[in-house]
Amino acid sequence: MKENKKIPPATVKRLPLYLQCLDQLNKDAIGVSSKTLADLAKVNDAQVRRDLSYLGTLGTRGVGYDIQTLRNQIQLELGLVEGWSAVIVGVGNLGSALAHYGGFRDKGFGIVGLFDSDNKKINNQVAGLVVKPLSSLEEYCKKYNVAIGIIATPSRFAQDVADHLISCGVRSILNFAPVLLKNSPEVQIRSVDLSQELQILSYYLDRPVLKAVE
Amino acid sequence: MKENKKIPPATVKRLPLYLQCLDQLNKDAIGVSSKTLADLAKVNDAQVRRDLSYLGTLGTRGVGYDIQTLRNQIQLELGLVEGWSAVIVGVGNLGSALAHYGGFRDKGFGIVGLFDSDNKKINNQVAGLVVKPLSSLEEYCKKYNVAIGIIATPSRFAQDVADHLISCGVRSILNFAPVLLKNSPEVQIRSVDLSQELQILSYYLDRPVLKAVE
DNA sequence: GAGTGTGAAAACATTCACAGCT
DNA sequence: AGCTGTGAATGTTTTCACACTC
Repeated sequence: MKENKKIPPATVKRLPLYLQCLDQLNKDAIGVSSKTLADLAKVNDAQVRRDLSYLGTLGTRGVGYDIQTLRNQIQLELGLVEGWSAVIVGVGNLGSALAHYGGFRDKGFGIVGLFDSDNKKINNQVAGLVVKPLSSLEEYCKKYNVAIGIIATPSRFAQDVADHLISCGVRSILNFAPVLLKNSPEVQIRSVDLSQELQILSYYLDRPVLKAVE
Repeated sequence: MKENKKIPPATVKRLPLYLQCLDQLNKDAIGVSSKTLADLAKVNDAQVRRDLSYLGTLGTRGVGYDIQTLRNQIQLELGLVEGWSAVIVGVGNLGSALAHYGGFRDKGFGIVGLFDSDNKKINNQVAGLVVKPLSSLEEYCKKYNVAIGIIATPSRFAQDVADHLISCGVRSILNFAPVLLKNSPEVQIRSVDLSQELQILSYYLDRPVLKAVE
């Protein structure tokens, strides 16, 4: 029943993008062609077809793809229907931004807890949640079976927080602190460094028209 | 004098990472080997040597790389020594987080203005800057020769803001709104979608040890 | 006719393995 | 002996181009 072939990393990275393209489509459209999707996502149309073919035979020759089917299959494949729980550690500006960010809930992630080490922030309400001390992290992780930890603390705390999350059984971490976390193979760590993005932009800045890295 | 060979996109994406690794090195270390850097960056050591070889012949056989030389060359290549000016549009939680984020200044970017359309925010002081109305965007862009616009507004405003920035002569945009911006070839747009990162993590979540995409 | 799915080709990226320098 | 720089091998990703289906 379930497709068991491994999806290439390059394709996995584009699936969320396709999902976003689908959202941006006319609300009452039913079908979409690889060309239309490709233009929105700014990739080649053969790319779109190849990527989607990893999810099974979803299209209809001569017609295109059914939008709803496509959305469902991508969500299924990415594991967005499992309803993963996540916690955010660090409730500064960035943590608050993430807590308010509707995109997480829309995509099936439930933020079930906000944590901070600063006593002044504890018990504050942010985005409908009460900020808790780190000492209650373990209890939350067990209670809600938290799968994902989001780190939005200052750099110097990030490694300790990561270790703490891992010790609470969290096996997946999204790190926004600009620091390299030590990682063991059984824990997935993705880091987003906001200034690295700017540095990459910078390389393409002075030069004439150059294809950007995605 | 200047190396004119084009650097592969995959390498450009790793250069900021190497820069970060260098920062994380022992302060009084002078030299570093490709193996040490590779371990920090979690890549293959041949990868490091190949990447660095695009910047010229920087190492010494049998010895390694001089840290200071390496740092200088990477910064030069990425264009981090040009002192680009940037503005942030949208001073909500995310915009404030970005404004406070020291990493930009450290890496050579100067945030010269914060803009918002919300009258309640205008004239607020954030990270040492006064929030200005969008009507003064053009004046700032001319005055400071702004090269980069950072968009941290809600999605529905992002396209208008992008158009506005472009009309002010900004040719490079870093977009944090989860929306696909129309782009003309003469403008570089990089989008960071915080929820897309989480979705990619999600794919690797249920499965056993799998190599993550970088 | 329109648009998918996919072999085959081309382009790109990574890794091996080793000659060559210090 | 130690470590770089790089040809050659391998692996991955993208793109072409067309048989095939609706």
